[in-house]
Amino acid sequence: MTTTAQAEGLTRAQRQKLQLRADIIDAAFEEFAERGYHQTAIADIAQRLGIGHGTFYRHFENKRDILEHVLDAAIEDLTNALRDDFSPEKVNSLAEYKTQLASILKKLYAFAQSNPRALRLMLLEATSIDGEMTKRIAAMHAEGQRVASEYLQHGKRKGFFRSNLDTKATATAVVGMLMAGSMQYLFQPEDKSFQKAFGKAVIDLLTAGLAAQPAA
Amino acid sequence: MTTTAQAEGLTRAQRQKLQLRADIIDAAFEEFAERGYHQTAIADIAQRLGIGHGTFYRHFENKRDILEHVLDAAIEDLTNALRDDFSPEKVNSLAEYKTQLASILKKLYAFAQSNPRALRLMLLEATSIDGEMTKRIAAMHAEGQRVASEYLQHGKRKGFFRSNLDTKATATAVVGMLMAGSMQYLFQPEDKSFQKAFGKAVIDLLTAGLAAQPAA
Amino acid sequence: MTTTAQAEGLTRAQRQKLQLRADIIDAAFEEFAERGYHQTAIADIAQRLGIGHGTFYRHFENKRDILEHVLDAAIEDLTNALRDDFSPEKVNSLAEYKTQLASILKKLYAFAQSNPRALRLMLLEATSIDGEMTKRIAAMHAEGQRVASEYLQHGKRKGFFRSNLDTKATATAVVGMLMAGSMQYLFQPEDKSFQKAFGKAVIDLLTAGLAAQPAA
Amino acid sequence: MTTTAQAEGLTRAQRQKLQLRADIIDAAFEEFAERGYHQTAIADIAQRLGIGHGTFYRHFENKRDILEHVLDAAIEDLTNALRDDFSPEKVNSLAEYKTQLASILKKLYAFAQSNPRALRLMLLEATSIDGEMTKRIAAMHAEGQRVASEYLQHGKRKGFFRSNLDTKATATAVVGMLMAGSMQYLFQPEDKSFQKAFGKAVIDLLTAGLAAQPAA
DNA sequence: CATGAATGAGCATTCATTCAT
DNA sequence: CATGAATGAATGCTCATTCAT
Repeated sequence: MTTTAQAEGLTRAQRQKLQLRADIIDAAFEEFAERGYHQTAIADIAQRLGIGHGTFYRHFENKRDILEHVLDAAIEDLTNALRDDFSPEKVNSLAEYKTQLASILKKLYAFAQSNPRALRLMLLEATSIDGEMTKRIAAMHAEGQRVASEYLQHGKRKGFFRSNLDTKATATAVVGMLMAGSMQYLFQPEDKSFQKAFGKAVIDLLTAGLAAQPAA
Repeated sequence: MTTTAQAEGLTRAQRQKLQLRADIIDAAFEEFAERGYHQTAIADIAQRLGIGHGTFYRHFENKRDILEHVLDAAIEDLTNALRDDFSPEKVNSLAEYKTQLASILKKLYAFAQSNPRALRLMLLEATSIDGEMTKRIAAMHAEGQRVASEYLQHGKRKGFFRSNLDTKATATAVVGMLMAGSMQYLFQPEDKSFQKAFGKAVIDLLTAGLAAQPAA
Repeated sequence: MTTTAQAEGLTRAQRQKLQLRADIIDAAFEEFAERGYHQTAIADIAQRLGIGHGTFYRHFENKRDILEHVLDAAIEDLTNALRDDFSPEKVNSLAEYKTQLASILKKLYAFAQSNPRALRLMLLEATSIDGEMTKRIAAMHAEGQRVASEYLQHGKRKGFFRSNLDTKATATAVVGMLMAGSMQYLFQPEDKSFQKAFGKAVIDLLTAGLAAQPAA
Repeated sequence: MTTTAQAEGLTRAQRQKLQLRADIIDAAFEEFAERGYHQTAIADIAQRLGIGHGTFYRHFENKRDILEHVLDAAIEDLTNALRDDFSPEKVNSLAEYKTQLASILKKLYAFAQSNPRALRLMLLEATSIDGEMTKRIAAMHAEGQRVASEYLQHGKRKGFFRSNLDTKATATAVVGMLMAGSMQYLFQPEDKSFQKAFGKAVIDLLTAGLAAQPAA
């Protein structure tokens, strides 16, 4: 998590406060991911940090509030991890798309490795808190689909993707593949060979499945 | 749900008992899907049936226990809904695969329409109960992947799928697509046009993406 | 308190339930009067009865709820204690009014002696819970004033009270006297001679203060 | 409130400190009267003044302590508002008593109008803090009764009040009337016509009720 | 000396589970 | 065998008070 406070013209006290806030988010993140939201008591979070549990409430409204912040942080981390690569317009051929896709998969894989808890939170935990939270997850999916569809639209426009491609629906399918791969990582984090194979399989499936028909 | 008791050589009392048991599962299923597992009290389930909540404990060990049974029932329903179509060995060409895939998608869609709660339970709710439950979900995914990979292996053997196909990894991707579509259905159940488009997109993506290279 | 359950065509369980409910009201009443509402924890009430504190919540919504019931019971008790004597229309002369007043004072005194806690609750405790509760107390005062004013109106009509009597305003003053006497009882319950003197003083003050001018 | 510090030969710092102390009392007074003692947090008081809530503890021992001071100030204000008129020995006839009484009622009314919060604190709020505080309220009542009884004793001695007057008991009744009127003001501050009528009713009741028997 | 961050005792409330009827 | 009354562990949250800065 990149919740470390950016010290900028702040008093020491302010910096400490921000740091503690960030620490609480981190601790909550760990607890939520490890034990699950409902199984985690505020006291658990506080204890992990060695602070009084009243202190928690100086920084966050309530238990639900911090989940929001934890999830925000997780989503932000994921976004940051992938952002650099989101440049559909730079892709000019199927081969370039393949490279781009490989890069994204690599970044996602790196993120999963360094941040499996964020994945767990987003894929498994956050879906069952309440309607509002489920909507956030839906929005996250939607955002992923939006990005994916931009690639697809671009490729279609450029002509290296099928002209009959339904970009929106296909984007959903693409995001689903990535979700499935991420889940698989969570379920079997040790199976490196699968992880490698999965990346390749996705690339193959997409390049073949999206490609414009050979001139034939 | 197909939890109706199969009455066979049972006393009336035994049949009644089985029926009540099935009713409890149904009621729990409704409540869990509507309000979520953690938000549902045993008393809610009992009240929905008009029975005393002590009665619940004559049929199920505890709250966790019934979730298990509810999920089992849901998975069984899903399996039943799709089972007829699982016959990879009957597929002999890409065209037949396409037909088969369309049929599966149709069945899955019908299931989603008639049983969105089961979907919700499996995709959103059950992932955040505890480790054991998460394993069950993982196993469910695994089973889906196994079935999918059988199709892929068969097609590869028969030669109408790519020879370089990684059947296991690709199966994961395929199941991911279906998951994504199902989730999308939960998030936007009214968007019929998307649902139709999604089915088509998956079929197109897979037939193109899996097909053996044209002789060319 | 007269909260004992009236057993009538009830199952034993129902009677027990009503009895426990009444017991909880009594216990809460004792605690509230002794320690004050805010200083009383639900656990105190439960402990006094030797029941689990969860049991409390099977009978009352929340802490506020029982205060309501406790106060209702107290007001009902007071009303019952005084009701017999409320018959303004039977009073036909100043002498009869004097007798009637003496009777009311005696009943009030008896109530204070047998039920000082109810007095404490109404006069001291309930005024500082919240606006809604204060309104109830105001309504109680209003009711007392209404009754008092009926006597005054009747006496005025009959001609044994001053014709220039402002019945409403005077009723407020009369109720104030009784309040003051009741409070004094709470503050100095042992001072019997004062209590006696107070009754006499009120009677003297009112008979002289309300009487129609002697023909003179 | 007249809690403004009397600056006399004090350093600026000392004066400031006294001023802050007085401000805290005022703020606490407002909060206690508006929200009630138990519903008021120290932080509320501090926030109202724009000071840190730690600062509060440099001026007062604890929450209970300031209530004491707030109440003292309120009682002092009430005393000041009425003091000028407390001169029983100057009253030499029933007519003069009537005038005097009218004056006191007017002053009390003015106090109620300018300081309803003080009334609320004394009549409604302070009675339910704890035994010690209730004693203070009792003492306040006693003081009012003492003053009232002085008038009564004086009038009795002078001969314009009944010779059989129980001055102590009657004083309690008199104070009760004033309490009732004050409460009524709190409950219905807008009903000016009642307020006027109430004053008149009290005067009529007392002059008639206390007067020595006409020469008859 | 003012501040406000930290603290933890304290309390209301919920609910899974037990068991006497 | 169904029932629902009783239970108390568990937990979110508040706020008076302390004390390092």
